[in-house]
Amino acid sequence: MQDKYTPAEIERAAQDHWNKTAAARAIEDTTKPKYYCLSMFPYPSGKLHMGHVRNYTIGDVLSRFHTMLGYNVLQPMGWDAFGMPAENAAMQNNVPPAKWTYANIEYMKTQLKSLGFAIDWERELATCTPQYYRWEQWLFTRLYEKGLIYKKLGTVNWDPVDHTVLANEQVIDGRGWRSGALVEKREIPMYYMKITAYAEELLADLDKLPGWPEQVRLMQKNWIGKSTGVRFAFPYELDGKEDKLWVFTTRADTIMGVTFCAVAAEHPLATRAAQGNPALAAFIEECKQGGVAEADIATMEKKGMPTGILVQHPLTGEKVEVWVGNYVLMGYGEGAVMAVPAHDERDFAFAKKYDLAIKQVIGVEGQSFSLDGWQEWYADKQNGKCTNSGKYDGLAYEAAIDAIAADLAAKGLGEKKVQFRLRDWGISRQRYWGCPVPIIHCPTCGDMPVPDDQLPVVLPENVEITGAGSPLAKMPEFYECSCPKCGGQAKRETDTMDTFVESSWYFLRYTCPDNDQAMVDQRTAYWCKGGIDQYIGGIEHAILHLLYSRFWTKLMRDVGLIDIGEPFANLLTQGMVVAPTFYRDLGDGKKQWINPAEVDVVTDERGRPTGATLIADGQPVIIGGTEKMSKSKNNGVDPQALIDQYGADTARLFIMFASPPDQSLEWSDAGVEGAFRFLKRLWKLTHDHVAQGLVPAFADGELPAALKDFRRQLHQTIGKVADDYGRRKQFNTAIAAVMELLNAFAKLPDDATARSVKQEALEAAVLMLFPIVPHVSHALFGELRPGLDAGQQTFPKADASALTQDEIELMLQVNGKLRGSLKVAAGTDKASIEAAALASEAVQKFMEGKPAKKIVVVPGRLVNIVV
RNA sequence: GCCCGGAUGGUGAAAUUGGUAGACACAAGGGACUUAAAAUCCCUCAGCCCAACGGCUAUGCGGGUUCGAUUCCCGCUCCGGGCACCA
Repeated sequence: MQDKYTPAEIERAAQDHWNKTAAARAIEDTTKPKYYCLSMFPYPSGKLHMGHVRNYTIGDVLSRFHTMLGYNVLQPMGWDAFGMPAENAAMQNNVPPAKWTYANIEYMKTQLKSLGFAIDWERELATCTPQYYRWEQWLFTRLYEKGLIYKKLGTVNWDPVDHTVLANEQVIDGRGWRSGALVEKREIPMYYMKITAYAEELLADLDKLPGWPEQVRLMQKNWIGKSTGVRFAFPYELDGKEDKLWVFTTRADTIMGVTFCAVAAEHPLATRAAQGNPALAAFIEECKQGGVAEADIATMEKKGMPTGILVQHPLTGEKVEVWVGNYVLMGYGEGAVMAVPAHDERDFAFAKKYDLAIKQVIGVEGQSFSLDGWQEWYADKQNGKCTNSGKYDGLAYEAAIDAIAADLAAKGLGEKKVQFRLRDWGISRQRYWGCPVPIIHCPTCGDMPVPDDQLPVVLPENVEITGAGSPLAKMPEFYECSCPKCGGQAKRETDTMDTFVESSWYFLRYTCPDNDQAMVDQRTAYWCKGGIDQYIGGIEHAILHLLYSRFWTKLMRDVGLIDIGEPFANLLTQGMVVAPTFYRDLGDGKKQWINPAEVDVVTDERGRPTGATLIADGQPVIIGGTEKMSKSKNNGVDPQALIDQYGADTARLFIMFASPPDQSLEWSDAGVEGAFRFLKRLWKLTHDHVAQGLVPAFADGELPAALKDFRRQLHQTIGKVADDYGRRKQFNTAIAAVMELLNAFAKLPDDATARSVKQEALEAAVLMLFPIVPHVSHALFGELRPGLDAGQQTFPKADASALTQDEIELMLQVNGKLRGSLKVAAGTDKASIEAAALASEAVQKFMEGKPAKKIVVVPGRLVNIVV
């Protein structure tokens, strides 16, 4: 055995061995329990970043651990290959998106391979290949025929200078990121998936996911946002015609306090009122400025203008004025809201600003109402009662809503209604690098889904990207076609699909990537039975990706393709790897983001950053926030330098040791040295043992006290590591436990009995570490047990007989403060413990002669004496 | 703005069900080995007070429940994630 730890050499040898033996190949086998371990596939942005290393190391640890437990493990990998960055790169570097994407895939694949993950590469897929997206198009046509995909107007960010639709990310402070022009909202026809038809099931099934973090289930629940309220109407007469203004409220108990209504700028009443009212028309135009992102709309200044249109209060008949409000969204609910300034914060601010009436209709006894502030008294559903509300006075929340809803229903002006916050999923994108929407527009027959025998609609790959609209719309050879029904001249849809569509079902396709006859097959049923056993990915996907995947799984079930309703049985949401951001202002709100690796940070004596300079030119750069590593903020750290210098095992060990997986990790490479040192130490301990000759591992017999204690620690460690890997999924403490074990190991003597225990300990330690640092473990196990393959071993089992303990140490407290400790024989009864505790010197001293009022004995832990 | 998290030594963190706060590491300081350096090994290492024994304080801030709170409850502050076209 060589005496030096040489990671490059041993990692190459181990990977060669695994390749030769096809160790990671997953074959369906009904004689073993299956374990499908899935990590979120990467977007091929160019290089791996630390978040990838973290994600895939967690997946690999769980995969290898379950292999050692006897499971038939599938760990696949693929590429979320469609998306915007490829188009941006195309514009910047004049390279076609396909070429850029495939080159990135090739490079990142070599990086992944160098990390030694037990991935079955035979199942690799990329979503930008027709072999993949043809099935997505095929399912699209089925769903379209079922009415689960439909067309309606949707609002997008429009850049009036570049004449293109912008993603929310491309709108910065209300301006287009390239042109700098003020962005406008524009309504265009788009295809929508009817996710709201599944709202009830998506909500209810959250309770069937005990393997998901509570946090994620709660976020999804709130996102779906089921609420019961009242949909009702304000009747009005305009241009000689009677009509109704519909609104929805969860606060029907405050309906008597309505002093005005507000409608969206795009609402028909607003449009009508703007005729002959240039000021209002101008305001409506102003409302169209800015992006569509909810965060922007919710934080912007609330503005409004009266329409002059009066509607009738449905219960009192009083006239209520309709305003246009920039905070009311057309795409949400009815596009109109009632306003009760006395009991709603936003309505109150609006009423104060425009000097509108405020009418208190909820009161709490003993508290007075003031026009200086709004009162959330409804939250007090016990004591908040209707007041100034005529016949409803004195009614509490629920009774008031029931009475009011009944009266509205009697007048035919409203009813109770369940409403969801969840909106249908708009999947049309006016972009090139995506899966073409398989629709043909025929002037005679209308929108026709592309027939099966014409699928896939292949995305042409040699295009020029200009940034102004989709290249597909300028390619007659793409869009010119004939109607599948009447054969007449027709036009192919040039929009592509949201890339979330591809990522909503890729995990099913891993089971049968080679099937060119069907989307899924019986292998899908094998691997996905009961759901994917473990899914691992960033917490930032807690809502959108995970909700869409759940939705698609239900769609595919209802089309009869699969028989599961939930895709992921267990979910581990890893915390983000975050890093500081640095930038320079280029003016016009544009920023040049600079990678942390190119920056020198100056800190004060307390370690706080005071400034930063670009290494290349020595000039200052601005320190931004600490954010998730991303392409757009250029704050990703390339793990390659780490791998090159220390090897894959050190990189894997370090990132798993740095913090528990669900916690966010602020990147710093301080501490890498320590991980490397540990592996060197493990190597040396093994080398020194092997150099003295191998011995059979200790099996049973009597041991001196020191060795008995060590052996107890060994088997406690085995139990803890297995629990940390399997149940807790907390790898940093598993590593710490093995480190402690080896610290104790290093102090053991070298006699024959000790050496047999050392053999046992080293074999176990190396196997316990195998899931995290497989290369070095492979090499070391081969030395400890010549001819055996570490990857074929079962995980060590704790020996119960080694765990018994004769003496237990109890902590002694007086009034909850630690005052000493007490050693007692295992199994000592409570009374004896109490007596021994009271007799102890430390306790006597702090009782100061006062009698014990109470004695609390926590078995195996402590004694607390209250005086 | 709304929804979800987080905050513990100089640093990353541990404390699994309310029971020894700071395991395991990093950095730092001291020592051994060495001509020297690197590597390695050993020691110290939350703060304050004390010659020492020991004591007091301390888990973002302010309250509460409890014999006992990093852990549970209420109210804040700051930081991060998501907000439907970044993925």
